[in-house]
Amino acid sequence: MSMRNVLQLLRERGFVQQVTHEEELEKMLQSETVTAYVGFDPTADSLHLGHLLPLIALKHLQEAGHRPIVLLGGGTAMIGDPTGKTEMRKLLSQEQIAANAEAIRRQVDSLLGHDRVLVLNNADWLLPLNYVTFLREIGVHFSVNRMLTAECFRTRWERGLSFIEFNYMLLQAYDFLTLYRRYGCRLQMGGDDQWSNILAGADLIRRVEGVEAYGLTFPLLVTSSGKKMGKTEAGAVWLDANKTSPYEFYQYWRNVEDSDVGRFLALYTFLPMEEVRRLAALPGEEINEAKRVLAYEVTRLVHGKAAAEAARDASDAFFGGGRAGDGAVSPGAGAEGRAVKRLLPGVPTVEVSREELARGIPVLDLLVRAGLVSSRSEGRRLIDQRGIEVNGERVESIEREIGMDDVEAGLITLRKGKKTYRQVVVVDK
RNA sequence: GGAGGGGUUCCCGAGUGGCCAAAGGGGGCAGACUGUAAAUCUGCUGGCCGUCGCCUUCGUAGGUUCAAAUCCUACCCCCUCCA
Repeated sequence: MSMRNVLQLLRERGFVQQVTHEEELEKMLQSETVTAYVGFDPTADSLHLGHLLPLIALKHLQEAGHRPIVLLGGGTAMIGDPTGKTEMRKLLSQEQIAANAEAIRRQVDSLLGHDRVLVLNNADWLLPLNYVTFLREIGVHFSVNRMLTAECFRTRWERGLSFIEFNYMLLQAYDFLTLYRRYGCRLQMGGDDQWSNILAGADLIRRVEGVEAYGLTFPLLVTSSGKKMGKTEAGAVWLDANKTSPYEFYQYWRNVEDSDVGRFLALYTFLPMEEVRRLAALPGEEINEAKRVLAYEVTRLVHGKAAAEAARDASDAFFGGGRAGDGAVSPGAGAEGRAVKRLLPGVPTVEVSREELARGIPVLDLLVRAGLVSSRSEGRRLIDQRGIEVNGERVESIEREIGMDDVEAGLITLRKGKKTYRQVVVVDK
């Protein structure tokens, strides 16, 4: 791999929000193997979309010949990062954190592989720290006055900031220092909200080691309509297939707003920029082709080729694919009301026994069992509002019973609104 | 530690004895229009129920009352000012 200009590449693809010492960093990236890190606090047992961007940035660095470090914050998660939060998060137990870190480590492994990658856990050096020693060695270098002016504590002025959280910045700075000392790491990247924390680390390295360290932040992504990237009504979009199925994951990307497609293709796929620009420029309805590529590519990155293809097939089967020939979109190709007569992998499924069906199951019961509605009342409302379909036919009455007559090729397709599907599989037992 | 203000349904926020499952807004869901987009318009938005209706909810626990989110008591938590 050549040391081509990665910083340039990252800039072109939209990764760069702020950088320290731009020219120097650029020079360094072109002349030597740079060790760079991003950190994730294991506050959940899976990464979500918000973590994907830093990982992809690391992958670009890796491909350019540099050495990525993913730092799992097993130690910092014990404290809780106050940045951007309105109030203090409840503290997790050490066991919980360790288990989360393990799960996340596996995800990182599958994304970055093992080529020159280091996955570390700051619990290793943070937990054994001695308070007084730490204060004397690290604490002396921090000015409270200056910390108070840091943007990252601003949001907490109103509701108050506890002392434990106030220390988070020191620990993160200490991480950077430790990674420099042990691995020669001189670049830390992170979301733009991490800017002050990153600077604190770079400053610390300069003071203590007399060496310049660098920081780079990514833009905090919001969709064109201002929603936080990777959040849906239902919560975060997870990378864990058990928490967000590959099909749902694919759908998330397939449904981005027109105006976001280009930006996301550049950030979340590895397609060459000419291709990104071409796709993003597709006029009108044809933009759907670009969304299809986006969804497929990101799903493949996270869940692998097979899962991505399955998700795409399922999506095409439900919605008609939306294209004809080489990229052109056939008008009216949507499969509104179409019943899909084969089991689509990745689509959430429920099993129902043959006997039960023979007896007949009230729609409401089936909807609840399929997890399509969270309560029977919700089901009633939806049916009243003509939002439920069984095998492509609108359910007109809440009295409707589902029986063997509704089974086609061993399954029943339930649909809520336009986009939410469940498949019911008939089983003998 | 002292003084004052406050905790309402997913969020913000009205409500100060019955007309309150609780105004309004946001968000969300559904429908129409579309391109599985955006914008717009309409409806819905605690649970159970075919209807009547029933049950649970207004920081927590008790109490007063025919009747409480609304009154009383204690407790917990938050904010502001003072120390």
